[in-house]
Amino acid sequence: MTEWLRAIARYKQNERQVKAGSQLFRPGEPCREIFQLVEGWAFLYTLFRDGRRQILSFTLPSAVLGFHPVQDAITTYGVEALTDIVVTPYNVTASHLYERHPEIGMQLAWLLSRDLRLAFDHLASIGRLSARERVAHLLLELFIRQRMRWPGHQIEDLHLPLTQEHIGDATGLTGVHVNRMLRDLMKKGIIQFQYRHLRILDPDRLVELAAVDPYVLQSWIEPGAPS
Amino acid sequence: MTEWLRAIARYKQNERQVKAGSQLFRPGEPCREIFQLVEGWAFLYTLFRDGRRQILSFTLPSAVLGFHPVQDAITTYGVEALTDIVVTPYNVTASHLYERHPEIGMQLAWLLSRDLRLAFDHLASIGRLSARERVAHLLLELFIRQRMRWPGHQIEDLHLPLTQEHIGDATGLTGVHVNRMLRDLMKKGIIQFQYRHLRILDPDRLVELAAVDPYVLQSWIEPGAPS
DNA sequence: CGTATTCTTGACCCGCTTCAACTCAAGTGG
DNA sequence: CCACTTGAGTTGAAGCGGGTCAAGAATACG
Repeated sequence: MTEWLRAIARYKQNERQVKAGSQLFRPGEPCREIFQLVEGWAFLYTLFRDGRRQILSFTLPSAVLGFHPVQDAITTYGVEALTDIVVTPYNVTASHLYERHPEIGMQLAWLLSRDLRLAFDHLASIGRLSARERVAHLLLELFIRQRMRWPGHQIEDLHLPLTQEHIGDATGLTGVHVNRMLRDLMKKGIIQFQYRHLRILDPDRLVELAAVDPYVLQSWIEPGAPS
Repeated sequence: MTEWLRAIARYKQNERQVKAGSQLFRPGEPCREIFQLVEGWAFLYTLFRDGRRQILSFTLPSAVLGFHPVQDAITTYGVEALTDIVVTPYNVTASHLYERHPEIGMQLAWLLSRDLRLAFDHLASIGRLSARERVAHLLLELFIRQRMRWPGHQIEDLHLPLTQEHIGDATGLTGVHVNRMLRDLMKKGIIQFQYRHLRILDPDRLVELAAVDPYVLQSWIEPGAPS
């Protein structure tokens, strides 16, 4: 992993900073660069003509953003910074990076297959779960993914830089209804979510309510990067 | 592409056949092999404890199935054959295939990024579109992807081996409601779908109804494999 | 402080689900 | 050749989950 990062570093141009609420790129723009998220939270989204928005995924540091194999392909989604973020842009095709470092192709495949698995979980959640289950599912997923970044460190307390509108756009619900579901989860003593601060009070019941199968849960817990 | 296929061929074990309706693998099973679909239609799905099913994607020949970077990882989804299918299993990690053929990592990344883009489209459709739009979206996607396999050949007539139940499980609807939407699309003279045979009568209105943006449509039309 | 987001809650409404009955086509075995 | 079965498609009636609209409270921000 560190060797790979060093190889990348030789090719990477200067780091770039994007402020919270700004776009790294917008849907429909041509995309020449690939970015790796170094610091902060971002999310991928698509827009429909009438303004409807769907959040596709939330990304944590180490995620690869904007990989499109076809040169100058049009992006079908955008990336917005949730917090102030730092990204490193680099260019795979032009530099022939992978010819000198053949393992990079596999590393990329690794990261993409991880994103794909998360997208599938998200898909199943939106397609077949009730509003309450979807909200529980998303909170649980974000909580576990975030906690994985500090293994051994048992935080059941987490800063989530999301509005209820974000949660709605991610789960296919309205912000109003997300509010009702959150209040319900809080009233039941399962979570606490105030001032963008999430605390899991009753993990077992949350897992139960989120209708996640044990092996799906396991897949979130797997390491975040190849050895 | 052909060179890559030949390289794979050297490592591939014997082809395997799976009958329509049978499982290539089930959710929750450990997965040692990767499959490439050679012939036929299949679909990926997840199950919930209470029997709810969500279809994650439909796969056409050349798709890679079951890529899990972690050795012996548990699959979180299953693959079922829609028609009789032929697959070639091979084992990436054990054979060190990619060390001798470094381009394979990139090819895999290419295929995965394509699957990811499709999953994102699907996600947005389920999360934010109405029942009518979702059904139109799915039919349009399958139609275009299928037609891409015979470039130049203008078929507006296609064998779709799906029940209305399948369409429901893919779009997050019930089979009953899918029926109502299909009847509606037929009554409007936009499509014809009988005896598992789909014909697009009015492509423009279908695109309009499916609420697909032009650049998303473009992304479906891009070639199905790297040069 | 005043202004702009975000959150919160209630009332009403509609799209989709549920349940159920019936049709239709394709087997299957007597 | 025809009863019997089985799975898919079709349609109607009723109920409910989540959307929509709207107004007010709380919090963040300049």
